Amino acid sequence: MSDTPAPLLAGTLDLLILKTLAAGTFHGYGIAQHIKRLSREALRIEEGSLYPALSRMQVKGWIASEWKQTPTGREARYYRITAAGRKQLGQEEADFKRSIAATVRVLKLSDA
Amino acid sequence: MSDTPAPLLAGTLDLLILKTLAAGTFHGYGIAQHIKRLSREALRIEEGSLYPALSRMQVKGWIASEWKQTPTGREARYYRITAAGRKQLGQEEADFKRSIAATVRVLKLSDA
DNA sequence: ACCGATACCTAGACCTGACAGGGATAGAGC
DNA sequence: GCTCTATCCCTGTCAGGTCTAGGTATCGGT
Repeated sequence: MSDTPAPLLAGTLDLLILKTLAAGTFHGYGIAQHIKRLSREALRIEEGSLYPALSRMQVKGWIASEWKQTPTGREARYYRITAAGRKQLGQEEADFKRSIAATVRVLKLSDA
Repeated sequence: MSDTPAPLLAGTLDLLILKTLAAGTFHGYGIAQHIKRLSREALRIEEGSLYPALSRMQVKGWIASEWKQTPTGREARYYRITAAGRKQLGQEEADFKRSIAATVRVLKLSDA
């Protein structure tokens, strides 16, 4: 009963995308597949969340894109992370870790 | 430089409130103080977020409230968790743990 | 000929939390 | 007596982010 995808923690989509792109270039669909695979199907990125997010992030200068051919010969928009994106990634990753640490701490101490 | 309150992870407010009330009855202001204290000032619950959340949760039947006197003789609305609230808490806590585990996993594997 | 997977995108609804206020009382310090 | 901080409650409005639900198109396999 536990193969239902866990809901994506709101606010972590940008982080997951940046982290993925820090490891290589992907097209949108590929990013979603990659995250799904690494999380063992636990996280599913909806396309209706993904593409608006990619668009936002491009406007902010964190990522850049260009059309290229996939290995199968189809056109797809490939994204890569920028220097500003890497900086942002560092920031968000640190914030995320602090936030979950603090939250987990509250949950734990409330048990006592 | 790290005493700036970390942003609250979206979606965790209900969870934090339920967990707090599972440990005892509190009034709204007290809930905020409690979470702030347990998190060592890392999490701050804004009143403009807290009271609407309490209202929502009461409508959903997860918590109940009544006016009582504080130890200092002032009137305050005290909240307690209901049976449905405990059930909800179990669900949300499990979801939360699964989500962060999956997210952390993606972050870690992307480093390799 | 069809269907599932690949690939892109938008519109609208929805929920949540933050900001910015407003109000009132108690206690401590001057 | 006065002021300031802390305690306590609440609402309106807004921005932000995600999901649902659609639409478009190509490709490979049956």
